[in-house]
Amino acid sequence: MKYWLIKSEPDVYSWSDFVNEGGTVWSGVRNYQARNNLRVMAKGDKALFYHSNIGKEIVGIAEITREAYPDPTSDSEQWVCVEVKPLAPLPTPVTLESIKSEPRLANIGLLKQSRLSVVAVTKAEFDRIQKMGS
DNA sequence: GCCAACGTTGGC
DNA sequence: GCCAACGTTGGC
Repeated sequence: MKYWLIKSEPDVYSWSDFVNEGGTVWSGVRNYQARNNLRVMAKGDKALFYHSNIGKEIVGIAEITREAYPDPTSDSEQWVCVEVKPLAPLPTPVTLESIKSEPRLANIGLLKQSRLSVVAVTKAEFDRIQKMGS
């Protein structure tokens, strides 16, 4: 199983929107690196759900429910989307600040490639954040 | 609102 | 193929 972190601006699409809908199509990604990440996602992979700009914290855990297929919001064949559903909220959201101050998370993709909206995390990083958020 | 980081575009 | 200009993201 692989682990990911996906970003959303909560004033556009928040964790509570996600929970209310029971899942969503993760479309609109127009960055090659993020696209490549979407392509290698497998059903059952888990993803940390991060609120960018507002909140700047990881608020929950999502699961990939459908693997990459052509993004219906794009005319081009090159872009893909996946489908995800909410798995569980983090009882205590893990803030960017607390991630930065945790030495074991110093190499997390969120910090290393801060502009990438779909980024891989290691199992250790995933477990660490889940623990910090419990 | 500003700006750093970084990706993309287009002229040469 | 290089690089300057420009656009976007996201933290502050």
